[in-house]
Amino acid sequence: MTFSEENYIKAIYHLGIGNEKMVSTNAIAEKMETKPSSVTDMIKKLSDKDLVNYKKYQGVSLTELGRNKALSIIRKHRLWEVFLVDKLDFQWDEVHEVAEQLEHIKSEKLIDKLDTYLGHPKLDPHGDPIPTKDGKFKETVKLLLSETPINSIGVCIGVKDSSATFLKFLDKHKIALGDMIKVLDKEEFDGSLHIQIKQRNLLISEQIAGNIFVNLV
Amino acid sequence: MTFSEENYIKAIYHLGIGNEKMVSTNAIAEKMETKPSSVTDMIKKLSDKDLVNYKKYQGVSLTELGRNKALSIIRKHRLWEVFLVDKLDFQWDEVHEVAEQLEHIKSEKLIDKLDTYLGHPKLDPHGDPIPTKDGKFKETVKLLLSETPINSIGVCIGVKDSSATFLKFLDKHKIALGDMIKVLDKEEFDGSLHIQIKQRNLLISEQIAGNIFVNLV
DNA sequence: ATATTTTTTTAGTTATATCTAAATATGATT
DNA sequence: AATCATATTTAGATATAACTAAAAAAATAT
Repeated sequence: MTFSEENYIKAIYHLGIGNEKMVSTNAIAEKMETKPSSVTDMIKKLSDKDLVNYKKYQGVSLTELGRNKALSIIRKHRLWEVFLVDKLDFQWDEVHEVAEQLEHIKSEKLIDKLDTYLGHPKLDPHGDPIPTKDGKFKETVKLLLSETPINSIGVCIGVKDSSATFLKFLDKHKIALGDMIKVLDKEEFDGSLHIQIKQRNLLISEQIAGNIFVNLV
Repeated sequence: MTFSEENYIKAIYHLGIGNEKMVSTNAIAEKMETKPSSVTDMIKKLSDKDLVNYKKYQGVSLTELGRNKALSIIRKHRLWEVFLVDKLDFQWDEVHEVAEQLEHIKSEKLIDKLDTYLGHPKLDPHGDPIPTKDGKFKETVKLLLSETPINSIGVCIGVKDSSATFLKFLDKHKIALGDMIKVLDKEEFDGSLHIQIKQRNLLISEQIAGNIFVNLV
């Protein structure tokens, strides 16, 4: 598979949210930042290779083979993201572009060893689940801390606002990626949240809570 | 620069041993496993981009710009090799193919951080020097242990025979990559070498010594 | 039900990187 | 110096992946 084919398969996967949903030519064109006519050409090739189901004017969906390929690429992408953040000290918001390139490296041994080296992570730095080698992964519920029900516990998996100011705020209050956060109470008055993090109790504004993503556990 | 252009620049560098030596079209074709006519086409493009000096029928050499590009690619290749061996536990002889892909990843930040992460290594797993960011590197004298003069000291940087049997032998006698080896004496009779390694004295056959590469220090 | 708009496809073109076959230049041999 | 062999280049063709412009199908509106 060429880089281009892999990128199309990935785009179709994301647009169809994995399942068998039909994806339109225009939607793919927009996502790939290309023209619909180019998409039609590529779809035909992918169809010849049995990676997508295609009937003229009816949109496309991934075949079983296509879905597996997509998951394999997504696995690689997310493992590399973990590597960049955990080992090379990249910021969460800097990794995407580089991972877009690394995901196309072809070596099963490499990705197996990388997975082991990273300790078989389940989530990438943005809190998205990493498929296993055989294409399975736990769908997680990712939501904003401000939307998290009282008494539930979430793992901090990312931010919406990644400005230096906000990151500095988080650093100051020792809120970091991977931290367990329990929502204790919500103020009626202004939506402020009482949270528990690392045995500490903290009161944060609704605006702060609205910029922190968590995975429910 | 495309992958293909980068591979040509690298091939020309290696064939010209870095310096201004003229490299023939046929030599490049052989190294790249392609046809001379394809090489001519590519050379013209590289010449237009000021990466090579080219006069019809006279061969090519790298320009200053081309040389810098070549060194940058080689730097990336060798740093990735170190990563694969040191961090991911690849064998010395398994890394080349994967590094051939990784060397084309475009991100200066990535390679800087990788370099730091690896501790700014000077040599790759095969004992070849890693150029610095500004394109400088120490040329080292790489030779077989069997050819190393008496009383000189070398760092073990690779093996000629990478069979399981031989690697097992090295393991058993605790001879590893990076070890300092001093040649104490050579037996007239059969060429056996008395060596000193990690405060231990060892007698190894000429055949063993002929399969270990060292860098003189 | 027909007309209009939108979506999708087809047909023809371009750029990259390759190839084969033919032509031309260089270097070696007589 | 002319001939031959080798090396190199040119010309023309192919596959990939993109594009534009025009045609055709589907969806929407009148």
